[in-house]
Amino acid sequence: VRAALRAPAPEVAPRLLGWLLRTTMDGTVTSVVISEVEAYTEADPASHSAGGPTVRNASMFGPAGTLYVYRSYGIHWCVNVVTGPAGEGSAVLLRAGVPWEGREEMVRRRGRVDHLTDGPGKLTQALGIHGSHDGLDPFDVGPVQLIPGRPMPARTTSRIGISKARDTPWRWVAVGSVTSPESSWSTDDT
DNA sequence: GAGCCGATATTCT
DNA sequence: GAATATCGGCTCC
Repeated sequence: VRAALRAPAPEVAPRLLGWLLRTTMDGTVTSVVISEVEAYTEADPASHSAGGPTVRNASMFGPAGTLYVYRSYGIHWCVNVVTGPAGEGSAVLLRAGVPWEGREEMVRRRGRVDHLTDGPGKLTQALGIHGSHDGLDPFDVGPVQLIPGRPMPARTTSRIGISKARDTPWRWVAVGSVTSPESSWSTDDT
């Protein structure tokens, strides 16, 4: 499984669509089927790793699979899955998912019943992911787990929310409609 | 639906 | 001091 993440970020990104991201907090399980991702590499001027390792992005240079969680706009948390060999700062940002397990808990954490996981900051809030999960291994026993799913059809788009390298088409959105992580589907977002 | 704006941690100038 | 891998509430179609 981990070997599938050792490839370059733009190659790994679409593979993550359809995978399950699951958290267990105080015995409460919540999960989403990943439906939107974005790739970032060290050579990419829009990437946090572009300027080399810093205190904040250190985990982005860890081994493939490592979780890189950072604070965005001082308010939200965003989660990435590190790709490539250790020492290389590339990762895939998990932008959105479809609520799977523990929907009620997500509603409680989000304080609303709609738009639960259709954005990177919303996704982490719904799943209870935050700074203390930075650097964790989601394939080891722990609060955050990454579970492979069935490959899903995706459409490629340019990235959003950034000002540099905007035209690089490194954003993937799952296409279809979800019934289970084992079937095929997709978009509850734009 | 689109567009504006404020909240605010971390990094860089 | 400015920019940022965002969100939610607001206005105005």
